[in-house]
Amino acid sequence: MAGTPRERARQQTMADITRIGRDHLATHGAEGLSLRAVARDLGVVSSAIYRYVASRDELLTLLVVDAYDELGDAVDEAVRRARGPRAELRALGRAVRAWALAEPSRYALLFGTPVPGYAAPAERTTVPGTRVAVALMGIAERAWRADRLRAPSGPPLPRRLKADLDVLRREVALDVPTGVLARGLLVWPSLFGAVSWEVFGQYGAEPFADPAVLFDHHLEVLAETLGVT
Amino acid sequence: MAGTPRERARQQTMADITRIGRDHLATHGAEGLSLRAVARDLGVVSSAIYRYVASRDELLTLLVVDAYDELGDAVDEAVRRARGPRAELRALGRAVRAWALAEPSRYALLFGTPVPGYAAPAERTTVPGTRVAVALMGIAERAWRADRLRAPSGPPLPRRLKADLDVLRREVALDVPTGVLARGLLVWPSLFGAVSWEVFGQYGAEPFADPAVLFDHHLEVLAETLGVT
DNA sequence: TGTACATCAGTGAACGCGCGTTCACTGATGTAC
DNA sequence: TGTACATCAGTGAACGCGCGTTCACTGATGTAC
Repeated sequence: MAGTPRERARQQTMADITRIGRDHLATHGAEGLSLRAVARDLGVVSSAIYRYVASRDELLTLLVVDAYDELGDAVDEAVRRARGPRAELRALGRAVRAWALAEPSRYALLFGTPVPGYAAPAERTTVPGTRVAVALMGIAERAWRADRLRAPSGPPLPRRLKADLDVLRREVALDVPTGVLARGLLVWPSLFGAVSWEVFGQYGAEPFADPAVLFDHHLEVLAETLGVT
Repeated sequence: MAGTPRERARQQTMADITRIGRDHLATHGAEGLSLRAVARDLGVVSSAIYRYVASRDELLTLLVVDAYDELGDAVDEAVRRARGPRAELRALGRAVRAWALAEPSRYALLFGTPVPGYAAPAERTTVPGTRVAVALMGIAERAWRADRLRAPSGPPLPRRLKADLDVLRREVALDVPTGVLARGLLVWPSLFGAVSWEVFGQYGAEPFADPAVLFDHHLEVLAETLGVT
């Protein structure tokens, strides 16, 4: 927080706007997010908000990046504390689930229905938006290097798919067999599918005494799918 | 379409409302769905719509049930045409993906972010809403009876989870080992996770020359997870 | 250290918009005798 | 077959609401000399 008093005040107001936007997201969802309401909570007349954000879409982008970063931080920290590939995967999965359950509306903003009429600008969201995938493939890569990753069995990769994946593997400089990358690209949405099922209530009303136990079991199965030991 | 002319006219109008609602869903998303707009397209004054639906929420319910049923029909038909458990699973997955890509907004209504402030009435949506899960477990059950389902290997079920699943297995009168039910409860959201990833653009911008090939590969891996041969 | 000017935050009014829902009503269609 | 009545579809006006965004403005804070 360096700079002149005016700069500091501005940064503070920006932080307030983000915080208030988060709260509105939590209570009214992405569609219900309105600049006027945020201005109201900020204690300022509705037009004043335009000193800070150019439009409603820009506020959305701010909140998207903010949410991706918070999730990414939580995941990275959890993985960092774990020892061994399987424990790392477990930590990653649990961190995603915990964050999603704690912040269902922000989770929905990132992984639910795209907001109609809003397209997140790729240059601002791609990097934070892929942090979990990067962390996941990082686990696989470290496991592979430590010889704790089984080579994938089962169906071989179709040639066209292998070509695509080889390109991707090179782009992200990933040191795992292509088949492992393919598995990772399934485990990634599968993990979020399981989390979404719980957060969005797709399992039905109160089906499990302790949903965390089911989720942990699913994580173990996903660990097998990925091949980490 | 029996009944008096008046009754037939009413049914026709209800069908028109559903169709128009579908179109609005497709173009504006669930949040953008408005009774006034539907009335406009129906060629009728805004208040007249209340002769047919009691509220905006009821229209949403109508569209939710309509969408679940169309998806359920597509899936059932696809599975019916397939021969053998693995082919059935492949058909189910492809049918879900095809419907989702053809009807992204209706897919989002069912499997994306819950609409804020709207709760689908369980008594009208539970049965159509579980048709895909029922179809999936039906595949597993037939495979099990035909001795074409491997018993799940890997991590054993925690006792508390097994108890929950045994209850569920009895409730739906399902003739498979509990471990298979657990696998099914992972494959189910995993399948939709993969579909959502594609429909909602989570893989990023144009990463694969042919996403169908990746999806098919994922289906084969999910077949392994479930254990069908 | 003081002054003139530029920058910036915030005000208040206004624009045009669409929404869900209610209400008293008109006129056409159906039904009972 | 005709008539009186009930049912129903649709009208048009109105309610109160919130929204995004623009614009000319006031007054405070910062900066250059």
